[in-house]
Amino acid sequence: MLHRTVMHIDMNAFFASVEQAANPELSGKPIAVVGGHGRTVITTSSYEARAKGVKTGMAIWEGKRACPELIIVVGDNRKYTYTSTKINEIFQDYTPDVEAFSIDESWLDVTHSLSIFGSAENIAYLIKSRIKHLFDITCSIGIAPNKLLAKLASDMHKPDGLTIIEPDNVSSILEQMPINELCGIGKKMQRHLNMMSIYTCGELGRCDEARLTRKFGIVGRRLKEMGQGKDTTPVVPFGKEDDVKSVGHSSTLERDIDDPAEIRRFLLQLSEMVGSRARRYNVSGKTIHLYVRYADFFSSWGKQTTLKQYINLSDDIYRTALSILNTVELEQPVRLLGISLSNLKHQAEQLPLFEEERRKLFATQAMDSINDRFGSMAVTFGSLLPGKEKAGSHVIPPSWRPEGVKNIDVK
DNA sequence: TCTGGGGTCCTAGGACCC
DNA sequence: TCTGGGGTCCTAGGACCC
Repeated sequence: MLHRTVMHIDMNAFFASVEQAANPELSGKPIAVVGGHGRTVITTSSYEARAKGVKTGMAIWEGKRACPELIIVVGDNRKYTYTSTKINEIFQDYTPDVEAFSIDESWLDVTHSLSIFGSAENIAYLIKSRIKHLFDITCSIGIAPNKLLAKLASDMHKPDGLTIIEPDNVSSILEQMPINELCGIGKKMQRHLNMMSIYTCGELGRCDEARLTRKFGIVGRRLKEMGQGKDTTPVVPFGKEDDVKSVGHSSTLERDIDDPAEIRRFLLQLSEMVGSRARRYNVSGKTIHLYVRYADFFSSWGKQTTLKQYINLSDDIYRTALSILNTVELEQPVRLLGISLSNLKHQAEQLPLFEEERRKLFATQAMDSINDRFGSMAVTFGSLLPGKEKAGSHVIPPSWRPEGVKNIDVK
């Protein structure tokens, strides 16, 4: 069989680029996009800011220390989701096989489009120019025989790069490539491999498989393949992905709290966010996981419980999370609380038998639809109103997918 | 006056059933 | 009564990605 041609497209400094395109006063300047107020970190910074040493994950004050003229911009989800959706629509003009890896990265399998558009390189230039023209954003594109290598390639030239890895060049490119450049090899794995005197992909690819499986188990074999640039995972197009497996929300409080009533109020708020999203996805779950991080940042715990029945009503989630919390003696004030719902199943849409249950469901649906239109916490339970804390996450998580991408999705 | 949030996958050990 | 093994479900925790 002929080899595949896979493209990986990575929007450069996506959130920051969108903000700069939307506001000319920001263009050419060092800016950092942050997720709301309070205790937050830099989500993305412009290339001007990166040149001064500003990095993703820095606290605002750290960013300002590195670059005093840094402009802080509070992120606006809707701008990014809108732009990302439009960009993914552009990709669809060149192949139906488009997989969104995150809000700013997609893979395209263009194997069957080459005869129509001439070459992958040509498709890349067309895509680049359309995105630049419509949104004033640049992207880096990698073209290779598989997803692993395409992603590696898109990382090789930034910003606005185009890198092609031909099948014949794979081994020469990988020979000196540090292993941590591969998607899937993080800090810990790198350290383990380094201790085995493996530093480059070339070395990893030549390593004795048994030696790798002894150390890493089932992952060992995959590691060797990665070192050789082998990857057979398909580009999974929109609508064909696996169902979502968990729905969760967590949030760092604006200040550490130890008042039980405040903690409960926050828990209710999180339950409402998890529940409303689960209901929009039309899933319910029977495992509830509660996560607590203490004031010292380093100590934390998580506890989960599995129920006999599936739930997705905020109130049920809240009660379950609270019962978990009640089994624990808190050791410190709380910095972060999180709830997630897993063990999910699709919920058949059916009306409850009893009037009271039906009313509860209708009220819930009405609230969901308002939240959908006006933002996640526009309407909520009365007991939340006196609270000062806000649990709303202001920045779209990277796991976000364009509209209609997941099997389970809104509408 | 530090250090976000949303996911997936994998492993290990224990309970329980056949 | 004693023995082993497989399978499934559960909890807890870690690594990785954006």
